[in-house]
Amino acid sequence: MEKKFVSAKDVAKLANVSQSTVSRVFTPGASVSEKVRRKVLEVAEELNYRPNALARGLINKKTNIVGLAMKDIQNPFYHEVLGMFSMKLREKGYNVLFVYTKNEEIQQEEINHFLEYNVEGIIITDALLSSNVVAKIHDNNIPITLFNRYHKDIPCNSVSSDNINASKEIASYFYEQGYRDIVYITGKINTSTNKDRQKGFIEYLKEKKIEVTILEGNYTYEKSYYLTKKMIENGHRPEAIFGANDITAIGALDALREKNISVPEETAVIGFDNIKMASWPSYMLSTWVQPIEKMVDEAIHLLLNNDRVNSPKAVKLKGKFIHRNTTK
Amino acid sequence: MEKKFVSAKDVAKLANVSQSTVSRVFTPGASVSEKVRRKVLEVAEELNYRPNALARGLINKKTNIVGLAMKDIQNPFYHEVLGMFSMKLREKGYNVLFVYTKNEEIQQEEINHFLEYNVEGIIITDALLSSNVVAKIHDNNIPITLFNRYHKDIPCNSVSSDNINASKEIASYFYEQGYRDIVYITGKINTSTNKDRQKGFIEYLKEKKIEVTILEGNYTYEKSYYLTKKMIENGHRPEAIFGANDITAIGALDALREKNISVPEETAVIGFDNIKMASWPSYMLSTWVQPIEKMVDEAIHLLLNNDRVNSPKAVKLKGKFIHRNTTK
DNA sequence: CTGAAAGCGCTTACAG
DNA sequence: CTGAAAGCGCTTACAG
Repeated sequence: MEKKFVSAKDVAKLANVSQSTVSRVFTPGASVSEKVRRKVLEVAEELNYRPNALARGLINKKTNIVGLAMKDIQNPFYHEVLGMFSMKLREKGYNVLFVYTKNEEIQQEEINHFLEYNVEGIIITDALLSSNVVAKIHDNNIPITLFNRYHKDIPCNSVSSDNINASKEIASYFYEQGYRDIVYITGKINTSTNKDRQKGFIEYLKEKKIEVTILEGNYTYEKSYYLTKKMIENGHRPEAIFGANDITAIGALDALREKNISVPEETAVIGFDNIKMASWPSYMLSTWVQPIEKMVDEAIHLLLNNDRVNSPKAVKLKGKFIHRNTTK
Repeated sequence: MEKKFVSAKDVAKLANVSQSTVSRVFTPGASVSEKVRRKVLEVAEELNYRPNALARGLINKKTNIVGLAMKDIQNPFYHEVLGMFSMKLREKGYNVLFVYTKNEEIQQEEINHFLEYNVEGIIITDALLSSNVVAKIHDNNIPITLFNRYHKDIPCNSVSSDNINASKEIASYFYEQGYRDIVYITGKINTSTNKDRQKGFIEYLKEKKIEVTILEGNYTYEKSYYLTKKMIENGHRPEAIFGANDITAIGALDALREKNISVPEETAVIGFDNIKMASWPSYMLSTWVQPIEKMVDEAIHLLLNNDRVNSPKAVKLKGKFIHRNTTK
């Protein structure tokens, strides 16, 4: 099936100007007389002409495309993040080339297309890249920003919450409440988010001579639910539980509920992320608010403005605790 | 900042062949001697060369890009759908240009970029287009497929569940159980999904002389939760509730739980979608399974193979009921 | 099988 | 302010 595109040449002919002039009309800042501009715009409208972004990208080496790779996960947090990126990038005139991946570490072939389309930057959310993949991308002079992840051996920009201090504050809150039997349900143990949350939490309490019980989860509801249930069945009813993210905390909450343990009276629960579900009336989960909007803004800013490849920056933003019904 | 791309010319020089030959090596089916092919591939690898997709798209009028627009909604169902589309399209060599939208009816400007990048097709999920926007897109000979929505006045392909028959089956199930006091909590009332689910459900029961109580929701948890709670506080404790989607059913479920109404003994609940949450141990929601994978396959097939603009098809696929703990 | 050349739809010096 | 021309990185008839 033959496609027929309306090109600048067609518009030029009908408007009695050169093709260059048509191009200028659609190039912000180029000088065209007001009269000619109006005429061209009129004809363009009539013909339903729109400059071909591919041709433009070819010339300008400016495609206005950003690649975004996101890991398959049940956490709605990333859904909100994706929406935010799409809206914010659009406001700035960028388009999102999207890839869903199943791997914790993004594979070269999954983002080869990003390179072929000459994206102007790559955002990786909830996943990592091996450093030689990073090197290849940087060879092409394409900046990368990791969102909500970082890794000391991977030389690219990153934006995340200040997880260590956040979890210290949570630990401190529990401590002030007088809790001494405290549980941390981990996320995926090899992720930077989990490592930092765990670290801050445990370290703070260690200083207070409190040893935290660690339950190894994986950021899913199911795992957390079963871990909590089993713990209770084994006779352990902690005074407080910190879940590595909201989904984890909610899994614990449901297990407690099923075992008729009253929250927050017998056991207090705190999550992390502040996903929409956390404020559902049946949960009203106390949690740590990640400043999504700021994080996204910062990620985009870094990606588009930071002196690309050479001096990666790791930005950490502060969130805040929000008290709902699962803490006293 | 100057970007330096490796082009076919660079490879050609180093491999001692013409640029045309390099191109042929990367064009499936073009004839190149095995010896030359190996040589070129070797040099390409060394230089980290990759054909420029923009230039290719410009020549071929084949960009391998599909535009996907999705409405901002809290329903995780669409998250799963998005992932499925991304994976399936990638398998077929297509890339996804993604746009998040807040509007029930997609605006022209939100998808202008799709046109500028010459996408080969557009998928609209959980939203609609006005028919004159459709006309403009079809003028460019770009096919559209609506996913999980359709509208008789909008001449484009669509893929959805057979919602009418699905909800008839659900109605029939309730009827067979002997329930006579039955509630339907609607989704957004102007969506085709809701209209059909409501229609099938009510019609079936009307034939049996049963009048269904309609609660007007909007596909959100919160709305459904409050509606159900209020209903109970008003003294109405139905025998069965059908929620227009899982989120809706879960909202109702939580309200029932809070009011200490036992499910399914006093009130049975059925949802629609079979999102991951429906199988969480605390819900174990009985629901209607939408055959996501088949729906996505079919949507892609229609988009890429159906005789474009002229004869739009509306495909409806059958799902199945899955019995969990919220029905007897 | 392979190379030279035209052309896809643009942008942008260069003249005028 | 405007046009003719070169060129972005490719593909693909056309010859050989």
